Amino acid sequence: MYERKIIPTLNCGLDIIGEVLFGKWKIRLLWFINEGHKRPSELQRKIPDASRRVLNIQLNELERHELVTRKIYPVVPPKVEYNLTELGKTLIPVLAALGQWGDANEERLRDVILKQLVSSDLYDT
Amino acid sequence: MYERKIIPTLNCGLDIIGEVLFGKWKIRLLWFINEGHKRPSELQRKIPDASRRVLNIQLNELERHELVTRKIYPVVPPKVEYNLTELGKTLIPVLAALGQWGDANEERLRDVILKQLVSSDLYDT
DNA sequence: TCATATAGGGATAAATTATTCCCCTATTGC
DNA sequence: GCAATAGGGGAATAATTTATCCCTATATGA
Repeated sequence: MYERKIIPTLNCGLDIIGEVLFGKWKIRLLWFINEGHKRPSELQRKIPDASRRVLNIQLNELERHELVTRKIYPVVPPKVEYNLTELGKTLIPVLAALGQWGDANEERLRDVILKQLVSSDLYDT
Repeated sequence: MYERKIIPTLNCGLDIIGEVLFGKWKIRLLWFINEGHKRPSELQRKIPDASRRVLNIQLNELERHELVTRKIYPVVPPKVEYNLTELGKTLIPVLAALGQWGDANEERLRDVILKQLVSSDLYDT
């Protein structure tokens, strides 16, 4: 496992939440698990842009941060289920607020975000 | 400027907010600007762990995303002031909710976060 | 004259994150 | 036997983000 060289400062709540929620897919993982998509394969289907590998890694981190639990069923083929912990559940309203803000400003922001991404050459068509 | 090779999907509000709030210091920048620390040098003093360079870069991004405005006073030595836009202001309650969640769970999370950061070798002392 | 404050950008190195590819387990169905 | 399924991890590499270092400009004060 990769070992960090720069230790983050964790002075305030905002620092903490940064550590816990950063990672490209974590918010979505929590969200979908909360919606009932608990198995890794389901989550992969819900988030097809992410590779299987990263989802695993980020799920592991969420587990270490005690936001989700991982239950392994001793069956073949294997079955695994992720669930939100009590702590994880308390995060859902906050994520909902984030999502609502994003939804409310979706069109406007999609434009400015893409404008800075796409190279200007590709504009005139 | 660095040009992205992988274009993110922006399907839902959570994707959008991910793009807008990612960046190690962005949440804190917005927060401190809202608190009235508007000049770059003030912000640098409030966030000493970040290099001057990244703060500039992330402030530029916040400006492009229309969350802050940048006002330049034609004086010497130069004076610049950042302010939240109307859109930026609507984000503050959401950030407050994030911060509160982080504050409420600070001790517990600081432990699990650091536990996974510090290499196990350094543990037994 | 020289250091300081103020704002910012370029180039490059380092750190971090994410992607790709490949391998392993064991059972069921063909 | 072979493919598919379901979950997972190692290694190497690509992509992205941060950090470092250095340079510009001007007025002020020592």
